[in-house]
This record gives sequence, C-alpha cells and structure tokens, in this order.
Amino acid sequence: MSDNGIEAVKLDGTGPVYDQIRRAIRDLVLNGAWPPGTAVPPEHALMERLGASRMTVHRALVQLAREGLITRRRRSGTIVANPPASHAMLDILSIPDEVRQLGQDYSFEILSRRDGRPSPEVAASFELKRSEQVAHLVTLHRSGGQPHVLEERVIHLATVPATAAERFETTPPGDWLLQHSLWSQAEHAISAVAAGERESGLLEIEQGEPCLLVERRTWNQNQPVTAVRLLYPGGRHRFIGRFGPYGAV
Amino acid sequence: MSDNGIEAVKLDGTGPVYDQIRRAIRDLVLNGAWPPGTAVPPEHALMERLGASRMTVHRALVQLAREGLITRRRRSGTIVANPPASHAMLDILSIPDEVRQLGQDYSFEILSRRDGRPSPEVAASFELKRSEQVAHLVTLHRSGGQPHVLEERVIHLATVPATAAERFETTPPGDWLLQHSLWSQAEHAISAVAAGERESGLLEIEQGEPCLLVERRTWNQNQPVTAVRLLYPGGRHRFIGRFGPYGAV
DNA sequence: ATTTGCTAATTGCATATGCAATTGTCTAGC
DNA sequence: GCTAGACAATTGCATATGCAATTAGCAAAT
Repeated sequence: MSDNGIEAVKLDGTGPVYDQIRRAIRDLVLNGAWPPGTAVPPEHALMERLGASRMTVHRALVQLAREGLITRRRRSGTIVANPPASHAMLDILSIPDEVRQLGQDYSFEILSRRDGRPSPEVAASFELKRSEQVAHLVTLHRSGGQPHVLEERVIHLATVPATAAERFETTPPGDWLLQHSLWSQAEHAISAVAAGERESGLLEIEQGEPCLLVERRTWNQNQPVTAVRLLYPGGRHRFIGRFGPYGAV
Repeated sequence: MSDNGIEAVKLDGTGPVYDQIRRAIRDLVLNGAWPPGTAVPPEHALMERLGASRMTVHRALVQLAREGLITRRRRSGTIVANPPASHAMLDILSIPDEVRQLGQDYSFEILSRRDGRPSPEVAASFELKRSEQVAHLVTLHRSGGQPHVLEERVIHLATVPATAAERFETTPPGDWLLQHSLWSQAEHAISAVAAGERESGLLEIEQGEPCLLVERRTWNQNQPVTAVRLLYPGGRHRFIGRFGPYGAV
C-alpha cells in the first residue's frame, strides 16, 4: 500500500456522501483496522480516492473529530484518537485509577478463576448460553488495604482469545481488557441490594448492609466481550455525574 | 418585530462565524427567549440579518439540530425543539411516566410542604444557605397503590417564583417544574442506603432494607433551580443505561 | 551545533452557486 | 365543497474556489 490502508475506505452508496465517508472511516476505527495513532490519509488523498470534493471529505472528518474518534492538527494531519477513558458517570472506569484518585494505595487479588463452559449458576446469572466458552473471574479490589469492591466477571474467550494466556498478575481484568479489546456498546444497570453471606465476609461488612450493585455488559460490533458485576459497600460509595439536558457537559 | 425576534440574534465576534451563530441561537433557546415551538427564522433571513452566507448559517443550524435543540423540516422551516425527556440512564425523568410505562396506575400525595427559609436540618442536607427562600416538599409516589418512591425536594423560590402560588394538586412537583422552568445543568449522585425508621414506614418496607438513593441538583445558567432526593426501595428498582465509548447510543 | 527563517503540506473557514427533495398553500376545475 | 395539480418556500447536499492559520521539515546563516 502507498501510505496507509487508504484502499480500505469504501463507500456503500447509501445516504449522503459525507455520511458514507464518515461511516466508512468510523468502522475502520471501531473494528480495529486503524488502531489509535494511525495516520488518517489527508483530505486531498481521500478526495482523489473517493472522487468527492474536499469540502465533502472535510465535513466527514470534522464530524468524526467532534465525535472524538480522530484528532486533527494543521500540517500534522489527522490521526486516530485514543478511546476516551471516562464518559460521564458510568463509564468503563478503571478501578485502580478510581482508588488512586482518592489518594489510597491500590491492590487487588484474584480470588478464583475458571475457564471453559460456564457452570449453570454462572450461566444463569450472566445470561450466557452454556455452550459459550468464557473465563470466569472473581476479584477483590482493595483501597488502602480495605476491601473496596468485589468484582465478578466473565470474559468471552471467542471475542478476546488472548485472555486464555493471561494470568492477571500485575493488571486486574478490567484494566487488562481495556488495553486488549475494543468495545462499541455497553449496558449498565444500577441497583441496591443487601450483602449476602459470602459478600459480607469478603467485603468485611455486616450481612444485610446495603450495597450498590453495578452490572455492566459490553459488546463490540454485536459480539459480547465481557459482563461484570461490581458490588460496592453502600455507605462508602456513590456515583456522580454531571450533565446538561442536551448531553454530557 | 417583523417576524420573530430575529433582532435578538447577535454575534459576539469571537471565534468562527458559524460558531457565533450557533451559540447566539443556542443561548436564545436555553435562556427561554425562544421557547419550544418558536419558529427559528429561515436560513435566508438569518443570512441577510447577519451578513453571512447561507452555507455558514446552514452549518450552524445543522449542528444545533444534531444537538437536539431545534427541529428542521423542508418547507416547514425550523422550530425550537422540546427538551428531551430522557437522556440515557439518569435523566430528569417524570415519575408518572416511569410508573405508567410499567403499566401501573399512578398517584401521588404531598406529605408536607413548607415555604420560606429552610430549617437547619433541611439547609444542611441540601447544602443551602439559611437565607435562601425555598419551598420544601415531601411527596410519596405510588404505583398501583403501592409506595413507589419517596421524594424530598427543595425548590428555589427566587429562580422559580411561580412555585409559591402552585398547590401541586394535579401535577407532582417534578413534572410541574419541567413545565415551568428550564435547566442547563444537573448533577446526580447515586448511592445505596438502608431505610431508616421514617422511610421504611412510608415505603412500607422493613427497616434496614437496602434502598437506592438518587440525589439530584439542577441549575439554570448557574442559578440553582431545585434539589431532590429520591429514595427507591432497592430490590424493586434499577436504573439502566446503554451507550458506546463515544457517547450515548 | 544552534538558531533563524523559508517553504510547503495540511487543516480551518467562508463564500457563491446550483440542483434535489419535501411540503405548505393556492388556484382552477369539477 | 372538494380535489388535483401547479407553485414556491425551505432545507439538504455537493461542488469549486480562495484565503487563513499552523507547523514539520529543511536550508541557510551564524
């Protein structure tokens, strides 16, 4: 190829041209063909390649920049941006970062791990098919030595095959996944539950104490990536978000 | 005025012209000068009024439309949109709607109301100054006759003076506020707490049961509008949101 | 070696222009 | 009165063009 994979940019002929260009490039970024840091071809190159005017190409790129997928600078050109770490309240957040932001020491411990077909209980609780191969991990995160949050997670081995070889000795599963997989959609649910027998022991709280339960499932291009259940001791934690009526501020 | 308040559109001379236009119109919408339903002048009129080309005006309007502030239709023109009712998980949501969406009958009851300077307890719990005049309301919302959520709210009388004359006989305070005030920013906090003595009685649950506590404060142009604390019986409720790494889906 | 300045690549912005698509509104005919 | 059709207003999209702003990279000067 002459420069980058400019040949990979293909229009589908449906809808406005500027939007075809926008979607074509967006897809290349989202499916990993153009990883962060990749140079996006300059407007003139795309213009010739696609037979569109510069203004039309420009419009597509400006929009992608506003969406945060690419970064543009005069003369330097356009590069694929790093995915944003945090978006409003409930993003895929890094628990180590969260803890360190509070000025506490962070540590974690994998309490159990099992790879393969899920047990009936796990399958039911995460809405999996029993035929899907997953890694099932239970992790306790600590903040200043105290239990901070209890994490139970399944990772889909078909989507993230590198999981099988990873021991999670230095990086907890959530952070490792952020580096080794992409996600395009997530679903969150928040509820309040009472700590059960096992959870209360691990989190060192009283049985029946209120806890905040955050359940999150993540997909990339409709392929499931991971599902996680985070149990926070209630009194000690809150999630905060700030936004305006027309979107995040 | 000839048509609408087209004279109200004023550029501030800072930054790109299209963005000056965008901000000028956005501000008119956000501060209520152009309430929902108002006809935005057509592109040609703005173009003449502002001395910009049609494409430049167009660019500003297209962007506002994408942000959801205005709605555009060929031939009919452009009108100011209704503020979105729900944005991802934690929007300003209408509790009646929420209940009816579950197919239940909705009713509510104002348990107490007091207007004037806040008591020391209320001031502390909502972080108010004791000199601020507020209405303080406690409301119980019911779903199919059962307690659904307990609401405690203060409304700033200086920002929403119409509150003083409103009896909240047919519309609960949250919904009434949506119709009689604007907001430009909100802050949410979610946490899990155990039901106290008073709350458990009102919500008809056991004392100590886990509840989801949603605290929200709302401002319009840096003026406080309202602060509310919603207590949901834990087992029965969860908040759900769905989005991608680059924003809401 | 360091600085200084030039050049060219690249994006940002605005304009003028033309045509397409949608749809209120009005009119002519029945 | 009602309908079909013509007309015009309005937005949507794309192009061509020109200039401004930024800056990487190179060349010249010290």
